[in-house]
Amino acid sequence: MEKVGVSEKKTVITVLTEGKKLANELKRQLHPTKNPTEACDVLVESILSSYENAITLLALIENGGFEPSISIEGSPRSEGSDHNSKKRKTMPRWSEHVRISSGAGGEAQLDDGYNWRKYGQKDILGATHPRAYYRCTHRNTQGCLATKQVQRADEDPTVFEVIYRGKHSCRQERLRQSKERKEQESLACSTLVSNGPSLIKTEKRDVIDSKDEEDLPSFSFPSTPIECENVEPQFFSEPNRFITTSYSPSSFLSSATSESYFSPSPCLVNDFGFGNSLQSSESDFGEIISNPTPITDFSLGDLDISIDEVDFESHFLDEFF
DNA sequence: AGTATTTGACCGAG
DNA sequence: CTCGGTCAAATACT
Repeated sequence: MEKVGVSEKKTVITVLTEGKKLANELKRQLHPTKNPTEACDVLVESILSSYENAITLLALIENGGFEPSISIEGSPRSEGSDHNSKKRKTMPRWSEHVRISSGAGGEAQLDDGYNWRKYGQKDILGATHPRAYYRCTHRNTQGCLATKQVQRADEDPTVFEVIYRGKHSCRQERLRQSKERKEQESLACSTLVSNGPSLIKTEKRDVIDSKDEEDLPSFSFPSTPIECENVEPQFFSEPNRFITTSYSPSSFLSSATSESYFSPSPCLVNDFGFGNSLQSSESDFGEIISNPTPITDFSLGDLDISIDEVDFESHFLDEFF
């Protein structure tokens, strides 16, 4: 395992960024005019995700920041924490407000389709309810860096604010995404429209932190929340959702000086609902349980794609770590 | 047995 | 110093 020169890594970042730009262009060409085939859509998303993962990892290395928790035994705390804080700053963040009405069964269903593992909880100053910290279950096995924070709103106990950080790069979740995407399209008509579901998601999406130069060329950072209109079509297949997007570029403008990396495209990790693992850590909504809606099985043509990505990832990791 | 959660300690940022 | 985020040992769960 040789060391990779700094300039080489920069070159790789540049190349990958360019490739990502092209893939985005392809995406734009495909979707507005006609309905591209599902496979094409998924393919493009996968390409973009691959680029983002690679760029993110390289950028973290470039900053001296990536600590692969994969198969690491006794990494000293003093080092790890430092890296993690650096990493945190560069991660895209966005939040959602999720409203739950404990319905007929007194049981609210919360599930965003991802496997989260709780790793901490803190009392937050000025907030009546503690904040819970979750990371992706596949962090150690697949190096997935996605995390989220969940905190109950002070006033309205039925509203939770969920702050997401980082995109899921784990294979399992990507499969789940494409599955759910299809599922939603069918379920949106049947379930959501007619019947009052036990889970009312008044969902708001704020991109707190992001860097997005090339994905949306005509897009300049607005200072006020805007409708998410030029991003992803599948957002609009969910009629009961209220989604707002806002960018606050300040944090990365100060920190990410040279390389461009990580365009968030938060829609890729579309449909974060709510934490499935939110179970009575602290009494409040103890009955909030994961209950992933059973899904009719679609045969997935994108399976191979995701697997390829995993191969790519492991090779990548082998190469650099 | 393995896996997930709890919870106080630890650490960096401000 | 305080505060927010994370770690990790102990504990609970399956």
